[in-house]
Amino acid sequence: MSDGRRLPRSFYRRPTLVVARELLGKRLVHVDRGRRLSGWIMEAEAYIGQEDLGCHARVGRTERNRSMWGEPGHAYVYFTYGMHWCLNVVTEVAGRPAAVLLRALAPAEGIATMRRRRALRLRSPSARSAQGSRLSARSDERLADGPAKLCQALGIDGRLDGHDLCRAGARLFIEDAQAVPRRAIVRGPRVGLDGVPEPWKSKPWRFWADVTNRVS
DNA sequence: GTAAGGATGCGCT
DNA sequence: GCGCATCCTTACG
Repeated sequence: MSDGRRLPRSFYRRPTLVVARELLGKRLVHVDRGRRLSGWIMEAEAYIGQEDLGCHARVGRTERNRSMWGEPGHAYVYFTYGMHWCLNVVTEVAGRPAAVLLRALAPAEGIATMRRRRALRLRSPSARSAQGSRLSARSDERLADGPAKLCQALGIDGRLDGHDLCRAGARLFIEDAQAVPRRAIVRGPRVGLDGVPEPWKSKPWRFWADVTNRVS
């Protein structure tokens, strides 16, 4: 087993669907003020090239989506809905805009920090204190189960756009971990592309780890 | 437990 | 100006 080894650039320099599927079970790490915040990747979506009308790159190269055109193994972090950051990892080769959106993590390290960060985002003071002081493992599972939530929990924002995940000393990177068994991986259409024309809207380019054995 | 609607600001036409 | 790769709160059962 190779737990703890940082994924090399060659991992990302492959077809985006392969990278998206193989990212499941890997560990995303943000070293924040010297402390590791991390979680296992549970859900990911592929966005593949200018021809993919669900991909930000469909409009051509712009200041916002510039990172997607760069070398694989870099972060593409964008801002949306007036308040949320989302994290992608760039794939394939420089010059071809393709990336994998990380949509959900199972929290691993730094859970107390994640709780605090997420609680600060909540609107009502009563919800804040209730959520912030809750210690249930059940609610901790949900700390990073959305693309904007995982960025909030790990403290990822636009300052990390373009960050090289493969460079020695990187503060944001992905570590190898035991692969999710093929039969436990589910795929389906990507989320939030209601206005996108077919066939792109229905491409089954979303992958997630099936967790039907969850204790209830 | 699910469903509906508001928040919020930047990128792009 | 419009629309967005979203999340949270409230209401209802």
